[in-house]
Amino acid sequence: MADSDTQPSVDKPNRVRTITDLAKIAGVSPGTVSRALSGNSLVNTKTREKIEAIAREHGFRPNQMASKLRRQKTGVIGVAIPLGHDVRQQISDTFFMTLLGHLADELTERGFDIMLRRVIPAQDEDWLDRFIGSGMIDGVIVVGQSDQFDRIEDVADGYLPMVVWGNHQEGQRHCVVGTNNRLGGKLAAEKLIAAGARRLAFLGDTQPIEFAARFAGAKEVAEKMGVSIRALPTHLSRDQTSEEIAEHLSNIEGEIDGIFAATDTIAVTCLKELRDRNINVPAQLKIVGFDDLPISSQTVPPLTTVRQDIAAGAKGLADLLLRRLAGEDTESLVLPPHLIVRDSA
Amino acid sequence: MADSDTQPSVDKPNRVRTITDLAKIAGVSPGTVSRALSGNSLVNTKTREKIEAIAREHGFRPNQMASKLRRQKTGVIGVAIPLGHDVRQQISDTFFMTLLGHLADELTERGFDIMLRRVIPAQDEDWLDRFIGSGMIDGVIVVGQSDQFDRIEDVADGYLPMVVWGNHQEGQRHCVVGTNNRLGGKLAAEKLIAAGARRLAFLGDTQPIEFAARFAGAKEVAEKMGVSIRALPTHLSRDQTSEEIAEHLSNIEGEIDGIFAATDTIAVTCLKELRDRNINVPAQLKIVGFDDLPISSQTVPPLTTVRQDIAAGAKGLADLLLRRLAGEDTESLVLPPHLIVRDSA
DNA sequence: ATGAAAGCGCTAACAT
DNA sequence: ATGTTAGCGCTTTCAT
Repeated sequence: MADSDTQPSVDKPNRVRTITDLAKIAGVSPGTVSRALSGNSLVNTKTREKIEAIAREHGFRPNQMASKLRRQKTGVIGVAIPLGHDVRQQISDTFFMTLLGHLADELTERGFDIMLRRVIPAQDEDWLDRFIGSGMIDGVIVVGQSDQFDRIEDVADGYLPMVVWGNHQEGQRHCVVGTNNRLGGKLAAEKLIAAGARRLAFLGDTQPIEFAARFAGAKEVAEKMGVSIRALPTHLSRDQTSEEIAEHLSNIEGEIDGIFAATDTIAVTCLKELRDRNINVPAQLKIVGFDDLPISSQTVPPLTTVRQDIAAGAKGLADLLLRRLAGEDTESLVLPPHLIVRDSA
Repeated sequence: MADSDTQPSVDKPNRVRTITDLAKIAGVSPGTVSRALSGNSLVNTKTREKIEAIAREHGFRPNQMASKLRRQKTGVIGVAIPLGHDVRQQISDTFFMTLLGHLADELTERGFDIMLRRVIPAQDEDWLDRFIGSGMIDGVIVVGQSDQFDRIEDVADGYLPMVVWGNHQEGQRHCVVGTNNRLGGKLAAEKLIAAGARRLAFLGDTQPIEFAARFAGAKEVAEKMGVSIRALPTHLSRDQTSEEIAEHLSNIEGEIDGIFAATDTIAVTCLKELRDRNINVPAQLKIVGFDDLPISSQTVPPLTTVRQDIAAGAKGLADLLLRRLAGEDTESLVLPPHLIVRDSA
């Protein structure tokens, strides 16, 4: 008798999938539903409440894909982690993971979602263009320059909403957030020397520019102070590191009295190897790390290290990206490192 | 004279943004371009090459939003990390971050992107429905049940493509991947007892069901062997943990000779505190951890612990989710824990 | 305050 | 092998 479409409470209400379905039930137009649900414009309070009630009842959510397509905004920030040198390393590296965690906090707080993409540049030439051009993200944060400095530079000219975690080079074009690695390296070397070391070594890969800068800073101080310093290269995947460090230690037995480790992870492994050889830290050998990871205060002896403020870094990345999203061309942000003195030097 | 739209090589080629722009230039229809670019159907090789060339020349990428809207698939897996108990903890917790890293590897390899969402259930009642209903993801992996067991159960009935990392309960409805925590707890207690401990303590929060299960397993063994065991609760954020552990240690001085720590992170902190009090491990006090994080082999003494196979867990999560995406209703996957004997017990 | 209508850019029948 | 057409579900002028 009555119209069969307008019954509000059938046992199995036909699923409300679209804003149009809902509009039909509410007896209004799709436009009104859209407005009501986005809370945006001036919809009659009664109408809005009615629409909201129906939406709740049916568990309806507007399709984001359609919305984003129409509005040409995604509300998603891409986070790319390029694994340049060593495929196995960075994604499970504590430092990057911690940074990512903080980044997730910051961006979530600002209402953005995160699209995580692990990239292996060697296997995928134009990972960055593809990510940016995918139409799925409003902006991108690149975590770690790896060996992709040039590629990032290329993109930076034509694409504003990108911020990179990494090292700052004089005159670079992309916006970067990172610790002053060179200064950090200086701090480390100064501390080692002040503690009495005279024959230094830098333990770690010197290829990545962050690490290169740390080494350069240490070297500058060492040379100024008339102290020797050499590089003892390691790779980054954990399994190898132990052996490599062991080998280095055998080779330099007695020739070295101070080690500046490129990262705390390396320092911790080194500490373990030294212990196994009964070399006393800091009496026989002093050691300074970099990062100040949570473990570093728990080692034996507790590690003297150069602290990177990861939380501040994440906040900086998020802040700058949002400003760039708004059209501003921001400067890079270089954070000061802090020497944390514990017992290893 | 000639049509002014068809010039192939003007100096500043008007930006090719859509498949239709490209079609116009190539002198074909949008449909053909779509087919050519998706490499899918049988397009004339010449035509395809021409289209690909133009696309490359103009740096054109099809808009993903539009494509996904049309195809009703996103190629994105949502990864939700509920922070139930302690807002500051889990996202920077090494264990979860490592799992996330492996998950990123697995899903990327299978051609999916990851949408990361950090959720604080206390502040957002229906986080899970919202995530699923957002239309932005094809399926969801929930990393950690936290205190959201019931909410997850509710959703599981109506939503197939969901897999959860966590503990398996008899008769639960959602598909879970995780370590057999109870068995892990047994292993730990057995080891402590075999090493000579007779007065045990479980160090850690017993609220989260994973931890509760570990404790229950240990308790079962202890009772069977006529050995005492008590719980020493801690919270999860790192700053507090140290103090809490210190307090516990003061209180139980001499009353305890074996500690089963809920996680390696707790165990490492405990080891440090014990060292500060000159309590010898394992002579005076034995300790067993849980997880087998990378640090655990580097502590002094190296930590005896119950290993969770994180990589296998990540693979399991990805595998099961893909099968569910294909419509299959999969069983849960319970992974066996492994006792790793080092020097702390 | 609401409705009508025109797309956002792409894909997949259905034709040819 | 390619063109034509009709949407995917939403938002936003432009009317009223």
